[in-house]
Amino acid sequence: MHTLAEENYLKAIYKLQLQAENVSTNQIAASLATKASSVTDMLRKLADKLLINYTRYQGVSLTAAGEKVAVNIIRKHRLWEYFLVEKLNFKWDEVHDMAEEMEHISSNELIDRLDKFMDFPTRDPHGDPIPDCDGNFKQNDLKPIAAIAVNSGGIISGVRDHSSAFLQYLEKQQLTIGKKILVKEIITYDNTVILKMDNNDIHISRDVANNLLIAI
Amino acid sequence: MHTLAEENYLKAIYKLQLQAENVSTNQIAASLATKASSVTDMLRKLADKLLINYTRYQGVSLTAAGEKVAVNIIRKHRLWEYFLVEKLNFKWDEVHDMAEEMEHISSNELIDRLDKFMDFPTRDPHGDPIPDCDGNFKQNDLKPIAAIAVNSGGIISGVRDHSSAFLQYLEKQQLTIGKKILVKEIITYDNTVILKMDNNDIHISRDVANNLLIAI
DNA sequence: TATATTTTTTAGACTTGCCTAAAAATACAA
DNA sequence: TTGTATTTTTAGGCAAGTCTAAAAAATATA
Ligand SMILES: [Mn+2]
Ligand SMILES: [Mn+2]
Ligand SMILES: [Mn+2]
Ligand SMILES: [Mn+2]
Repeated sequence: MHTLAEENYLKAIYKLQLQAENVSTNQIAASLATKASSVTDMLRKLADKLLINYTRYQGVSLTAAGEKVAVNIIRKHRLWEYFLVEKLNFKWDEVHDMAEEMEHISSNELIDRLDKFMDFPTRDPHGDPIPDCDGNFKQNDLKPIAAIAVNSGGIISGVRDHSSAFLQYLEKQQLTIGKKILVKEIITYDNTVILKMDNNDIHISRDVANNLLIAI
Repeated sequence: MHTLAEENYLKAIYKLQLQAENVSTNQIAASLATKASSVTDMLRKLADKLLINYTRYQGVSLTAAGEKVAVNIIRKHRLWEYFLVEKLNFKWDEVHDMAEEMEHISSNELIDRLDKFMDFPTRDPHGDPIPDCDGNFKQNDLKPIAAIAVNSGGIISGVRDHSSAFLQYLEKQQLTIGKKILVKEIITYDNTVILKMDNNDIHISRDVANNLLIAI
């Protein structure tokens, strides 16, 4: 149906659009670790196929058709990640690269059966919502720990950084999905956040507080 | 590691080598539905990478390295087929094309865990043996029904033709893996074979008898 | 507003994998 | 063994996707 490169571009544009309606050539280049000139080439192709709205120098946005493709790729990515963790016992920091390949397996029948086999999970191992077979899902309504007030708290429900290094760090601190935390204090000197979890105090840096999301 | 095209060529050469040591350019072209000139191009690349033994006009054979790659692809193909049938409830005639894509998922850790998850199956849905994680397996020692004598028989254990059409036909006649059959009579006029199975008589054509394999 | 900087696009080139057409090598047959 | 048919390779070209370098457009700054 679509090439691997096209699918990767559409997914990248989709994710960038969550931050701002209009996406720039350089943003796409950065997110795909490619060059702006390569992006321009691909944008012309995607526009020809009516998958994006594109006018020279004006940035791009997905059309309804393009968004549908992107959401389907994301559905596949997250379902495969769930499979790898729940059925094959991989850790949450090990699955992203494999899912990056598996999301391009074309059969929708296959992914729908996989969905059923796993009993229709709604969140992937990183807390991200899994679109259903019609592409419906609600975006996470989460806040970074850095954005909430002292003495408030919630349930750890997602991450903003999906890197292995970050996920492994969280694992070691036991700051995993589902844990209940409270912001006890914020050190004004360097913005270190002191959390209370299971009656222990945990110190996390500003960076970590920015990338760890809680449900409100 | 290797490109998708390279992997497909190596697998094709491997399968052709089961028939004869040396494989010709035209055989490869036919089996991949491509042109002889394209094959020649790829043979040079594979020879450069020491995956095949190749001298111009002399045909090719896999090196030990090439065979290892090919067997690994086949292992992945058959394990994914098993997964699709046993876990996702696809029928044996539906899984080949999906497995054709999935066999290129690169992670060996993934396939080894999948193998364990399914409790190390030894045969795929079509009766073909599944290589273990070291690439060891014994080739099927099966005979086409057309090659056995009247009043002998055995257990249906494999197919030579993997096409959807053939598999669906077998399904309809209930000529599936594991069934016990006896060759009752061979009509000399057109080589129709009359089988006895579950106390019923089943008439199959010469073509079918050639493509349906039994354990001896 | 004019100039400098940044962003984006164009121009031209490379690799992979494929094609057609023609040439070369091999195999077959009289 | 010599001519013909078949097989295989070479030559040249194309599409996808990438790159570098240079030009053009947009944006920021003085
Ligand atoms: Mn991921
Ligand atoms: Mn994820
Ligand atoms: Mn198959
Ligand atoms: Mn099979």
